Amino acid sequence: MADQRLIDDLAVGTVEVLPDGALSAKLTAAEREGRPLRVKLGVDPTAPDLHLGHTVVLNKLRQFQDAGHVAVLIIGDYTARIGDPSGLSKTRPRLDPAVIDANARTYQEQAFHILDPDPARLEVRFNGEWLATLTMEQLFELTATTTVARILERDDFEKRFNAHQPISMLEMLYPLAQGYDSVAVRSDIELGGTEQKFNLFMGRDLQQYFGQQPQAIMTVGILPGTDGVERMSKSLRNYIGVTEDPRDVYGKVMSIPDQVIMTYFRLLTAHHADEIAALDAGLAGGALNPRDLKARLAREILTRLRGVEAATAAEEHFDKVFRRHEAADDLQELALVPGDLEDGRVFLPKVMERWFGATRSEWRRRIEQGGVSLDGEPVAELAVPLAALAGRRLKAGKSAAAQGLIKGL
RNA sequence: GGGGGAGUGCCCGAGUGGUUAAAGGGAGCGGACUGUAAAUCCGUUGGCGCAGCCUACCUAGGUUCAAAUCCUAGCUCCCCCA
Repeated sequence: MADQRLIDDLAVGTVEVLPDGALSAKLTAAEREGRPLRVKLGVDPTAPDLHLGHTVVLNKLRQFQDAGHVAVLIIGDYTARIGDPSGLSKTRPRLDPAVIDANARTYQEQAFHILDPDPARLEVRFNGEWLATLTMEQLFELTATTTVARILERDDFEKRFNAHQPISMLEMLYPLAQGYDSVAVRSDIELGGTEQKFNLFMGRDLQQYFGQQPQAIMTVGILPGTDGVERMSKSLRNYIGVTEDPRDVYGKVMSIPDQVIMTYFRLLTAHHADEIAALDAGLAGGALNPRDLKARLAREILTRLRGVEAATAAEEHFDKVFRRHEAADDLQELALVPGDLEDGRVFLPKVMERWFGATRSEWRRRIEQGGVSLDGEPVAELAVPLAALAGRRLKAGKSAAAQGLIKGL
């Protein structure tokens, strides 16, 4: 019999585990047969930069690895050429093969921050391996297993259909292609976001058609972005990137609204189900300070992503700069060059553009709005005497990124 | 194959010849507040050493004293019928 505690832990952060009791049955079967489960995750190499939202499902996969099972990571180099229509209101642009290839590599590098790369626990496959060689005849067979009505049941297709928006034939093949992946790798369980549910079920159908035991499916929750409302996404600019500077990761986690703290714990950390429940109760009952809990969250996320040292350093930096409002101890040096000096003054917008990017107009605005300070005193004029700059700490806005120690000539 | 509609700033979206760097909303940025936030309030959001100048409403031409608004061609997208 499968360990109930493990089942509970694996269920944390999931939205659905289907069919009922399937997870337990799969674990029990694996134990009986003395083999690890093959847990599939398919990813399309469309987003070269991973953010925490992408890592939710990777964390879940890692949990299976830690429990002794095999993660089968499928890089959808071929399906990316179709463009997954899931959750989108319009057709996704198809990608160039060269771009897909580059993205796939970047994806793997970043995914290994979270997955255990041990070959005994991880199998990486490209689905072009079996999709590229399908014959027309095989494609006919595949398409004959389902119906147009069935495909149109999909929520996003249905919406688009009803709204008279286009749905290409190609897109309709997507669920079949992804489902066939499950057949090709003989998966026991497939993970995915909730928007993947339809595709995941298609895997079950096809496996049954090809005489295999159908996979169990697990959908994980959607991670809200730093705004706490919308799902994390790059285009909404509410994301926390996996490869971002640890200080920024820490700061961004600290900036999430309190009400999503526990969601982050469930989706991004690897606590036992009972521990999560205890934290939740502590927070709700007021026994735990939200700020401190958030700090713990940030630390744990960073530790997993970058290791303990990076996490500790980021936390120290944050406390120093934002809690105690002190200068960071390794301020970047901001160098002035002879040409910056005119009549003994330095025109700040110009040099700040050089130091931090953005445009001179942007810096002009920020200075005029009191958003730029020298040793904590707001700068009142655009052209500042050299004597008032050299050796001072310049800081722009609340971000720690735009600050530094000005070095004189 | 036939008919119709649309392309405006980061996004959505108003604007049908002049007072439009372009209403309104979203989002961002700066400030106040704070727990680091959120919420709220105020300000701000094309570029430029800026009380001024330059570039801008898909692209290229044209009409006009004056064009996001009119004309021509092109590009892209969408809908309907078959």
